[in-house]
Amino acid sequence: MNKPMMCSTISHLLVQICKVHRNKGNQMLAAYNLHAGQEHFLAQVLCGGAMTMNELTENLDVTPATVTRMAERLEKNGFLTREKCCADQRVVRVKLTEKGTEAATEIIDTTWNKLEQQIVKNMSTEEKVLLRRLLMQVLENIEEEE
Amino acid sequence: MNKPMMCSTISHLLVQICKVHRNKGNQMLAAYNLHAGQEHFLAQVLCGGAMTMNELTENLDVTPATVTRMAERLEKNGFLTREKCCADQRVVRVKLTEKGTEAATEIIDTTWNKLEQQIVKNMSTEEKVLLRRLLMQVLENIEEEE
DNA sequence: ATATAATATTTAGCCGGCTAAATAAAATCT
DNA sequence: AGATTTTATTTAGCCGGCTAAATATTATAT
Repeated sequence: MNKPMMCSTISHLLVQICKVHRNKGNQMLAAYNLHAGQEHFLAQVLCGGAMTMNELTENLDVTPATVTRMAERLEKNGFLTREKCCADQRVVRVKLTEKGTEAATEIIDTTWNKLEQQIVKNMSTEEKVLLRRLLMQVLENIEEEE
Repeated sequence: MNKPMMCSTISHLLVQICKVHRNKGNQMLAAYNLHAGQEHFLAQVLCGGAMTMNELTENLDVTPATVTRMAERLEKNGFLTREKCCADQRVVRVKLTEKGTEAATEIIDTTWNKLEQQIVKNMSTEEKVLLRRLLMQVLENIEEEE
């Protein structure tokens, strides 16, 4: 029986990192009653103002279905409101509430940066640059067709 | 209004990569009627023989609850069987069926390696080594307490 | 003007992942 | 031996992510 050492593959490392990263995010965001991923949603609306669902699916690189349900939950918890556009009755616009604006702003300034710094802790500037470059390359590689 | 460029953070890159990586995995595994993550489960049992739930949660770095449900589904689809241990009636042992063994073996040899190669496509040996080292460092950094 | 196609969202359902609480069986303490 | 604690799994419920199909509304073609 062959014992492939898949624990040492880059695939495995990436999956592992992503999982821990998400869990860390969840821990940090629990204080705001938010889950990892939702902070991204809020940040996007904070930057873009009243955005449409469509714009959100593009900017978040996520399925329309996912955006709909996230918006649903964030609205239910008072972070934002949804309303149909007058001009085109198909499109729905999302706006942050005060609570949403506060949360998003605070999270970007604290939680977000804290996590980002923890990731590259004790790396030299060169290493950081290199890491980013390599990761961007990885992203390109797996985004290609076939 | 400040516009934090969070799209260029390493956090964001990691999340993005992970998502695309998982989708790619799903596409590739669809042929076996499996989903990303399940192939890891099968591979683990293939290597370890009849494993207990507990061993699986440790080796897969996943919650007991997750293991239970994955095993449930994999059993339902005929990839493995579950049975209680004689000696200790608490522990449940998982075994691959023929179908499971075949699928796992094939996936490791093909899908798995293909994806792994695609990730580091057009990288020099040095870059690959460096990437792995940096990723391991990232993992260590975020795994630490506080 | 009416039928058809394109666009924007939603709905339903499946997955992996997590937490918290419930079970059940073995080990330990008194 | 009987009560208590520890260990192994399961159950219930919540999240983000996806696909496929359903709606509804606007744009286009005939």
